[in-house]
Amino acid sequence: MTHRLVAKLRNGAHLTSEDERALVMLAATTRSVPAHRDILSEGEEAHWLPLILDGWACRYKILENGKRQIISLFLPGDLCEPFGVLPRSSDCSLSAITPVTFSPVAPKAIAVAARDSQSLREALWWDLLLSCANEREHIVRLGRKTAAERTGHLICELYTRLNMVGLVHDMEFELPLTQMHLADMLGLSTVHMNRSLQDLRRLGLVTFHARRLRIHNLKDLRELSFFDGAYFHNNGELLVV
Amino acid sequence: MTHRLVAKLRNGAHLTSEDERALVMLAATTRSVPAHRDILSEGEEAHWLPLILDGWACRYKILENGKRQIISLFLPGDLCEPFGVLPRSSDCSLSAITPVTFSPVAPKAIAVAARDSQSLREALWWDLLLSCANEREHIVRLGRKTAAERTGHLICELYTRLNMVGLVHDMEFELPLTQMHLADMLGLSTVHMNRSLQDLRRLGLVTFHARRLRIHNLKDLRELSFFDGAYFHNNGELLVV
DNA sequence: CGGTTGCTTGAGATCCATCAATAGGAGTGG
DNA sequence: CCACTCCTATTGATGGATCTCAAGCAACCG
Repeated sequence: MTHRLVAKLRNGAHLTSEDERALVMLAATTRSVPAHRDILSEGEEAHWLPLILDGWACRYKILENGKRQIISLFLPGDLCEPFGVLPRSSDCSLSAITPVTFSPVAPKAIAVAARDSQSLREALWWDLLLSCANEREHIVRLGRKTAAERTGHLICELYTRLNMVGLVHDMEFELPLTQMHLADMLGLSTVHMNRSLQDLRRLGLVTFHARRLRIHNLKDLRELSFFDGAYFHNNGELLVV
Repeated sequence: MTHRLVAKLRNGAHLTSEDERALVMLAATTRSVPAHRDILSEGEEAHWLPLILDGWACRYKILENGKRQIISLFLPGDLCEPFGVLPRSSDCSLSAITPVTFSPVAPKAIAVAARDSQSLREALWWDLLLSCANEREHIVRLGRKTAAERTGHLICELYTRLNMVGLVHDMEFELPLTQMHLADMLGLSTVHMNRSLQDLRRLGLVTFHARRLRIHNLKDLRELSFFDGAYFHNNGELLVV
């Protein structure tokens, strides 16, 4: 249970037991923040990389007219920045959605670990590519999909990502987002977000209640939302349980 | 003139003359593709990283319903993939918009160069962060901006990026995109793309004719489109000529 | 309890897509 | 040099998707 990051990396890379020990060491110290609190604020200089151990976080940006766009979601096991990054001022904020436990990882430490092990280095690059691929899918979602398609596609993505770290059981998982979060992620108003979720429910595809989301028909959901899953590069195929 | 990549990296990092020589060496061999030809197709396995020397390219994805979304644009001096990447199957296509000259860079070679020079490594990471930041801005653009705002914001971004590599003169630059390219980039129909450009022209902000774009009022254009430019991390400020 | 937050619904307005038609240019072949 | 054909840009008209405004309701919490 402890190390979601290890579980995630196993989906796309081969880790030696030393690699896994090194990763566990990197996450030795932990911090906690309550829900709705920023972990890193825009313009702030960070001296460490956040590794999410528990809870959900997001990166977002607020426009001068007050509109908010969530750029990416971070789940347990996610590194919130590229692993090789130098400290710098961040161009957007990182915020806890639920109460979050994370490790502040020293960039030096991870750089040394990556230098000393080729397999670990490859695993970290694979993870970085996966984050980039997720953001690219997000672009396609926002640019060329309808509200219902966006919603279905995001649910498929979250299902796949949570599955990689063992957080899906019986096609059901914890989804601690309000409809406002979903709307700000998918570029919709909360009103229309609500109606899009109803559409998916009326089609018998998903139900979402009391912070839990259940997928009733993954195949149709994927077809409706043009979700491919190949971009996960996890040895070729989408993980299903 | 020859090495746009060097010019670009100088905006955010410090290169030694050895670093610059190493970069020039990496780009020793070149290839050319005509306009509208794929450089890398979806699913194909690449054994090298494309470095654009001349011309414009883009990464795009086509949905099953035929809609196309352009995910990112690549200008002279741009590396089209993260520099530390292992060969893998690409999840989207890379296509030449104009005739393109590029260097197929061996991942090994760039890894060795990055390992041997800290300053070069930092420069390459800075470049990677910049690409990621551009994609994040693209997400905000598509999710929370109107058609005219998107258009203005993209123009500001292209102005800044081209300026970094010396391709802007007198607030004017070559923009070899059709309105269909712009529409597929900005998630709009070609008809509405056309009207949005007219809006900007009517406001006296830009003119776009015969593949050349001229900015008449950068300040107002930036305000209209909420373009900040801080995400370029180029020593703090937007470069103006 | 009253206050807050999140969800839901209705009605009207707005932005943008789609359909359809025209016009200009660039290239091509006769 | 002309006729022809693409491709791109442009314009008008109409419809649809989504936003905004407004109100009501349920759950939670001090």
